[in-house]
Amino acid sequence: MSPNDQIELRRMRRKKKSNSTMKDVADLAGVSVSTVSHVINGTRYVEDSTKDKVLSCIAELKYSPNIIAQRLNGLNLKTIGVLVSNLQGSFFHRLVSSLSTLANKNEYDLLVCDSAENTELEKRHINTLLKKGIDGLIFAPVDHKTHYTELDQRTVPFVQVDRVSDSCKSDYIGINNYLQAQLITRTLIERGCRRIGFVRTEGSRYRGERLSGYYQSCNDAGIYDEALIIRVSTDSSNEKEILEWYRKQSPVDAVICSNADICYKVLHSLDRHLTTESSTVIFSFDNNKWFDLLQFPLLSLDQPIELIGRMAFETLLSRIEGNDDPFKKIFVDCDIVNL
Amino acid sequence: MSPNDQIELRRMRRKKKSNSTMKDVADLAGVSVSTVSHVINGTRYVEDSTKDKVLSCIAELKYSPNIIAQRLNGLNLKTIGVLVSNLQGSFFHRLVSSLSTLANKNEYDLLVCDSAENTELEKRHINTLLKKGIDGLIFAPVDHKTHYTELDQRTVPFVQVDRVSDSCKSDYIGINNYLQAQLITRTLIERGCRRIGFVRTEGSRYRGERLSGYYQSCNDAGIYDEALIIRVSTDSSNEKEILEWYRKQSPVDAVICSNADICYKVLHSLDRHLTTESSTVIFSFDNNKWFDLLQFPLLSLDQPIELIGRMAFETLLSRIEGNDDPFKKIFVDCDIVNL
DNA sequence: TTGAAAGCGGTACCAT
DNA sequence: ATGGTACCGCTTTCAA
Repeated sequence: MSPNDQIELRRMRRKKKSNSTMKDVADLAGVSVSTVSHVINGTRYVEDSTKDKVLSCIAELKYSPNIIAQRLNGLNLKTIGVLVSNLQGSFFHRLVSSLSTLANKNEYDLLVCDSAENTELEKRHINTLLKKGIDGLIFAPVDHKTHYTELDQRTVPFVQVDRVSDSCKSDYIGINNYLQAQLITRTLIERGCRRIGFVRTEGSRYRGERLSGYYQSCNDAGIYDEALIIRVSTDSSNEKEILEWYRKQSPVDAVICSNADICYKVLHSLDRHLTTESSTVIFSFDNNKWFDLLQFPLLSLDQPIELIGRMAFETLLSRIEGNDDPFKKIFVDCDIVNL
Repeated sequence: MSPNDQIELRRMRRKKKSNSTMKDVADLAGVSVSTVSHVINGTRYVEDSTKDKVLSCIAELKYSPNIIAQRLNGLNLKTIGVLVSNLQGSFFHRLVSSLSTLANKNEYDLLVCDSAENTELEKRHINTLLKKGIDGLIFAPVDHKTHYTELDQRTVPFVQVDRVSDSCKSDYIGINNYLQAQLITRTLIERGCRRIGFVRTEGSRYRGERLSGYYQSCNDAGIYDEALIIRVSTDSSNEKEILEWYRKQSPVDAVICSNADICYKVLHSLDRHLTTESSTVIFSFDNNKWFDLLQFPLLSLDQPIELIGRMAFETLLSRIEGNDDPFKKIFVDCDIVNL
C-alpha cells in the first residue's frame, strides 16, 4: 500500500460520514472553490452559465456549507447563548420559550445553559459559550457582585435580564426589582397588613433588590421585623420549616414570595391554614397560569415575560449588528394582579 | 459608563480583540506549535522544562484553545442538540431542565430548538443542528410519518423521546403511549365511566398512539363515540369551544387530556361545572406540581420525566462514545396518580 | 470573469 | 524530545 493510499484511507476514516464539501462541488463543476464560494454568497459576479452549473452541482451533491468552517473565518454562527440562573423555575422557562420563538423567526439557535445559582458553574458556562463562538449572550447573573472578567473583554455583545450585576456594564431588560418590591409592600400595607413575611431563595447569592425594596417600605411604615424574613432553598422540600415559621410569627397578614416556585412551596406548606383559619394574603413576584385555578387569597406581579424576552432579543440583535449606543437599562412596567 | 469607556470598548470590539492563539504561545515559549499542542493534550512526551515553560506562557497569555478550530479537525464540540415539538409545554420544559442538569454534570452544552409542531421548522432545525456540529441529538418528532432523510444518514447519533417516528430507526425512551392510554381508559371504565371524552392537540400532526389506545379500550367496552373526541389548539384560547362541546356531549363522565397544558385549558373552561353540577373526572397525560393545589377531581399519569431525561442522555452519550448495539425502545413505567 | 493561494486555529503525521 | 507542515472547509485578497 502506497503512502498515498494510506493517507486516503485515513482521510476516509476520519470523515467517514462527512458531507460533501465545497471542493467536491468545485471538482464536479470543473471550476475553482472560490467560484463556488462566490456563487453561494453572491460576493462577486459569476457568469450565468457557470453559476447554473455550480448551482446544479450543489443540488446534485446536496451540498450545504459547513458553518463551523465559516465561523473559523469570522462569520456569525447564528447562535446566541442563553445563560440563566435557574432553568427549573417557571420564570426562566417562559423566558427561554419566548426567546426560542424569536430565535426561530430570526434563524438563530439557542445555546441554553443553566448556572443553577452557582457562580462556579456560571463562570464555566460563560467560558465555554464564548469559546463555542456564540454571536451574543442573554444573561441572568447569579450574583450581583461577581466580576465577569471574560464578559468585560466584550468579545461578544450581551444583555442582562431579570437581574443585574454591579460590575458588568451592559444593557438590561426587566422589571425594576427594587421599586416593584417597594410598591408591592406598600400596597399590602395600605390594605391593612402589618405583619408582612418575605420568603427569599436560599440558594441565590443575589443581593436581592426585592428584599431591599421590601425593607424600605416596611421601615417607612415602622413595621419592619427581621423575624418575618425566611430563606427557603429551591430544591429541598421545606414544608415543615415554612409552617413552623408561619406559626411562630403568627399572625402573618401577608407573605411575599420572591418567585412563583417559592410561592408554590408556601402554598403547599400552608395549604389548609390559608383556606380556613387565617386571612393571610400570599403575594408572588411572578405569576403563572395555574394561579387562575387556585383557591387561595393570591396576589401577584404580572411580569411581561414575553416582552422582556422580545426586548432582550432585539437589543442583543442590534448589538450584534454593530449598534454602539450607550447601554440602556430598560425597566418594563407590570401590574399587580388580584386573583 | 463614561464616554471614554464607550470609546475604548468600541476600539476593542473593532480590533476583533481576538484571543491569543497557539502560535502566540509557541512564539512566546520559543517552541513549535506542535509542542504546545502536545503539552496541552498530553499526546506525547515533552521534557519537563519545556512543558513548564509552555504552561507558564499559556497562563501568561490566558490562552485557551478555540473549540471551533478543534471541531474542524473532527473533535467533539461537547454540544448536544435538543429538538422538541413544543417548548412551551410543561412536559418539555421539565425534560429540558433535566437534560440541562445532566449536561452540566458531563460538561456538555445544549443547543435547544423548538419545532413548534411544525414539520418545516423541524426540518430546518435538524439541518442547522447537524451543520453546527452537534455530537448527538435528543429528538421528539412532530410527526410520525415524516421521513427524516438527514438523520438517516447517521452523521450523528440520536435518540427519540416521547414520540417515535415510524420511519427513522433509533433508540427510544419514553412511556408506551398506546398501552398507557389503553390502561387509563380501562381504569376509567372500571370506575364506572361510560362517556369518556378525549381532548387532543390541534396543532400536532402526530398520529396519536394515545388516541389509538383510547379508541381500543372504548371499543372493547362498546362505548366508543366519535363525538366525544375534540381537537384543541395549543396556542389560541378555546374556552367557549370546549365548554360547548362539554355541554353538548353531557353527561361526560371523564375527560382525558393529552397533556398537562391541554388539561389546564379544560379545567379553565369547565371550572365551575366541575366543582358543582357534575362529577366528571379529568385525566391528564402528564402531571405537574400545581395539580396538588387544585380542587378538581383529577387523575394523572405520573411520567418520570427526570428518568426519561437521564436515560435519553446516557443512551445518547454511549452512542456518541461509539456504542453500536442494536437500537432499543425503552418504555418506562408510570403510575396513575389520584389527586 | 475566474483561479490560486493565504489565512482562520488547531491536530497529527513526518521527519530529525 | 522536538520541529515542520499538510490538512480540516471555507472566505477573501491578489493576479491574471
